[in-house]
Amino acid sequence: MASQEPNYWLMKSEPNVYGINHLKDEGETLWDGIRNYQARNFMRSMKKGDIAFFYHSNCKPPGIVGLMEIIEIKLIDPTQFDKNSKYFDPKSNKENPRWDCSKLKYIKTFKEILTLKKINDLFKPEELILIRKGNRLSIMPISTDIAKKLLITLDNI
DNA sequence: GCCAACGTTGGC
DNA sequence: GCCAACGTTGGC
Repeated sequence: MASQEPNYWLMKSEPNVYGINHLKDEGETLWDGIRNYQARNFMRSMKKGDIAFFYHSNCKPPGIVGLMEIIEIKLIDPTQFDKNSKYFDPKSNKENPRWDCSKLKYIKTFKEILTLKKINDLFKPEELILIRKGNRLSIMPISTDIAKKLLITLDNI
């Protein structure tokens, strides 16, 4: 049976909180702490083998820095039950957990960051619906066409 | 610090 | 179900 084509995702994180180098050191990580239903639902719709672009946000410069692979999905987010966590959710319960997350594996760090500025230069405004000012979703799907264009660009810098 | 573009909450 | 008020994200 032929292997299924992966879907592509963009996942944002602040590098001073959890950056590509943290993931590189750990090898894999739980993408926990997501408290937005839309973002959570995107994580639920991932499948093993999907590819995610690691985007550094809230830093200088913001942009895509690396690649990850989704290796597990629908894992219970432990931080929702941790009273010491900033992501603790008193409304969640262990019988019916509200928040789950994916497990990501490090693939690579690109030689250079593909900055938001360059991304904005590469795509037409209507293509940028997923990477644009004001879209604050930290996890977003990326169409195969845009993903391939990003990959070609990233491999040539 | 500003502010645009969202999402969430709660009164009605 | 509407919508005003409020909170958050994140680039600049």
